[in-house]
Amino acid sequence: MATCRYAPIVPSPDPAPLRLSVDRSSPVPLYFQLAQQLESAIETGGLAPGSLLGNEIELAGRLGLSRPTVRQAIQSLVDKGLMVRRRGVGTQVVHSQVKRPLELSSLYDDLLAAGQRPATRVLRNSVAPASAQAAAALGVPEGSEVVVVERLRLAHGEPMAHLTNHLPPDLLPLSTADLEATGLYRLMRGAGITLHSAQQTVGARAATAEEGRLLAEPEGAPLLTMQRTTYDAKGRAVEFGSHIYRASRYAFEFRLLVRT
Amino acid sequence: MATCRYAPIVPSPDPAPLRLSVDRSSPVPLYFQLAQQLESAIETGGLAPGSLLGNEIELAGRLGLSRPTVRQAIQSLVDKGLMVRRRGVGTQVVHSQVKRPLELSSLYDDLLAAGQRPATRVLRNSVAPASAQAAAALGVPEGSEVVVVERLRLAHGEPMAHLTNHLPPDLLPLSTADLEATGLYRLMRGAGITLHSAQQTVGARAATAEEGRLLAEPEGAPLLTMQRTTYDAKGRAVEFGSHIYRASRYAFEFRLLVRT
DNA sequence: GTCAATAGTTTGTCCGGACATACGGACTTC
DNA sequence: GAAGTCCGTATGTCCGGACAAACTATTGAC
Repeated sequence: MATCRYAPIVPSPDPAPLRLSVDRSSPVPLYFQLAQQLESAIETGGLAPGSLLGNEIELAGRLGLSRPTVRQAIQSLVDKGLMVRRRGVGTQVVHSQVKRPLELSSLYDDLLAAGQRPATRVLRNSVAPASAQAAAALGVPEGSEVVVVERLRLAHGEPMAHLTNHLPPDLLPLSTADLEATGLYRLMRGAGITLHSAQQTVGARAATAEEGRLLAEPEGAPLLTMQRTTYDAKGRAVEFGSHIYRASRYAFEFRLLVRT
Repeated sequence: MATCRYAPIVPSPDPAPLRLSVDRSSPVPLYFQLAQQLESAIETGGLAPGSLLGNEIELAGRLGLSRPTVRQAIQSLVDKGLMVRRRGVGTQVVHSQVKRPLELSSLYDDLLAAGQRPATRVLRNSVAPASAQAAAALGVPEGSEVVVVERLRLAHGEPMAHLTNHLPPDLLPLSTADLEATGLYRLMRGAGITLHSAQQTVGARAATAEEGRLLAEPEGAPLLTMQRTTYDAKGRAVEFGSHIYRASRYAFEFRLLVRT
């Protein structure tokens, strides 16, 4: 019968021909240097998908490092989902078609990376009493003053999305000129705010007449909606956004890693 | 003037009254025991948000553990986004309203967790030639045979989503009875398949007449669409799904952590 | 009174070793 | 020929220590 087994065994034709080295005089941590080299080796194909990485002890000896340091480097790649370790077997490269896990990025940067020539039209940049929803997300009293920014995001001159953001007052100064020149997250990072995590809700609904007019879609057209609350390293909510995207032009793409 | 600083200093009124202990006779790793206790202390409020965890060396001494072990426990919580460490300052609990980061779960389990009494109607469970899209996602030749499963997911008797899944042949036997009793991911895990990561695309579009009939929505109603390719630990694609959800009944909620 | 140098605290990085545990293959046995 | 057993190998866990770097707060000088 000879039923074809599913990806039976990878003989690992390449024992370990890749050249690794670390620079002890560099301020960059050794484990990080090694992790970067391994990652680039995976990206360029120097480390074939499915191939086994030599065992940790031998690798450590070859590089003049201790095993904990080598483990720390490998662990960081495992956490990124690039490698898998199995006890008694070894560490091997995951062969995935996945590009890179999307990070917490702004629509502006996403469009820029896609070569889409983004532009922004600021419709509103003012201080107003917080709505119930915005107040709850930001953890401030309802009706207290927050910064409200409303923007229309364009790509190649065509509207892509309508973005409404609420920020705590006194977080950072936001000039309309800055907002038209770059993304909000970039401005926040530039102001010394370290973005840490975000809670997102993605849904869909039909466009109202007003929304349709803004986005050049007919009334009732399907829209992709996203609400996002962003937190900094201390857990403070630094931004709450309520956005709508033209479903005909935009979709969210992201990657999920299973926590082990 | 006394301009109110934004969250100036947290005096940490509670030095360390929480009771921690480890059981060295347990097969559960020590760092994991400690991490679990800290996590539950955070959840129950025993560790207040923003409070400082005592320094690592003192904590290690108090528990009779070494510093690397304590660090490993704390690091796992930092990776989960529950804590933040700052050199020269200490480790503190992030105060976020966030419940828990969504894992790679099936709609069935999500509904079950929400107390929604899910049900499944299997519309199709057969072997068919792979479409171009499914073949590309699964990494098999176009037109080769794959398992195709089509299901309607109900909650409280009302349709919620229409799920179409493509799986490699010979991956696992799928009986219609099993599919109606539980979720696909649960069946795969039960068959010894370790789910590792998934690539997802979420968008929206208007319902066709046929889709509207299945989901009890009018033609043209907004639908949330998701396409997901799931990979196992070795990087094999084990499932490709193309799903549509009633936007009026369902939204995706997830959390993003910034990789540092 | 304001600013700079300094001391102390805490995490970050790194080392070398030890034993436990799981996996896979080879061998033996039935 | 098929099942169970043993053993080598590689990662998992844990220890104890050392120095470096970053942050805070105090002290000192101008």
